[in-house]
Amino acid sequence: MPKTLVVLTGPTGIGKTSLSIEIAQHFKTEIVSSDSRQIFKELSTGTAVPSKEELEAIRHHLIQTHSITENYNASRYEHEALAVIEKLFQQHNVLLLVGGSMLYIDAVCKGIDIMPDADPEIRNNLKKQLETDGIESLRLQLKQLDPTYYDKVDLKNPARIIHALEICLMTGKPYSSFRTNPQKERPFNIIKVGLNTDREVLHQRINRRVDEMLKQGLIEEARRVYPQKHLNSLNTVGYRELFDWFDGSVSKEEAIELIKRNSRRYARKQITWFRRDEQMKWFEPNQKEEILNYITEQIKKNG
RNA sequence: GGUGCCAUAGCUCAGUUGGUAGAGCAACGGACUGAAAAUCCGUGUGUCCCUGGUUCGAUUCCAGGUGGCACCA
Repeated sequence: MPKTLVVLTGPTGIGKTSLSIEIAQHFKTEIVSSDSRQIFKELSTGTAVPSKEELEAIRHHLIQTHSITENYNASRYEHEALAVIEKLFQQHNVLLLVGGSMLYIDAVCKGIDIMPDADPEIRNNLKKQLETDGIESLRLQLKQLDPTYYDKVDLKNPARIIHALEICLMTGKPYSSFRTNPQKERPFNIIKVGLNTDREVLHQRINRRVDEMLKQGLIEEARRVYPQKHLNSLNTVGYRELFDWFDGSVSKEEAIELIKRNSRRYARKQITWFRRDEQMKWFEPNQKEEILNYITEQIKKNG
């Protein structure tokens, strides 16, 4: 029997979690999370991790398994997720991958290139260089060390340039030499299901969910991790806006509005990313039966 | 009921000495392989309230209407 990974994704707030429980129950299987923030154990309310009941109903993996102090990234996720998936496929023919982290999903489905993890010191030095000498000095350095990537990269995007440079500096080889885009073969079939709905409805859901998070204690949660606000893992919608309020640079009301706005923008960015995925089959979040039929049909076809 | 002020983008408002208009915010589109809830790029989306009048030409001037606000009764 061929193994099937069902990817359930869509913008933040669309209702992936509750639907995923029902789908998992239908196939009597388990859920692997592909959420770059739910993976942190210090965060729960602001990342909308599944409820206690949901976690008891269906076994979840890669949720709240790491600390915000770890340098987590898409490559680590790829390896950990594949290990979990391989293990679970020993007991199940169908598995659910649920989440909205675009790059993490791609890492599992397509794989990403092998290259070293960034050295924090080198990255910090490059950040300082950006601050003191400006982006032009980074560009010049990249042009020397990796002219191929220089021609391709968005030269206005410091994060991209810094990453390329840190790989060049660490390995002595051009960053582009690592970018072979392998499209790794996976030993399982993949079915992609995307959830989306009318934009205005989605915005209402997002706004309401933010209010709900505040009632559930988001502010207290943010206060607890506030001392570590510089961590990349806390450069996260819902937390950084509250940190700004704690710092006194915005009012509480402004911070809440900004959380809503940034959540809406994040949702738009997710939709943009997923739209170009031709394997994605789109549904409204209330089309449970249609989705179950689609998945069953695809499994039959592949079998 | 009377008088005055206002009506322009989703919102708050500029503006056009008459030649069909632009800021902020919001919104929308896109890029993306070890920071990805990150990082970066791009885009005005408009019956200028309605109906007439004057004019070569009205969002702009005039009249009436409608709606809102303020004050007076």
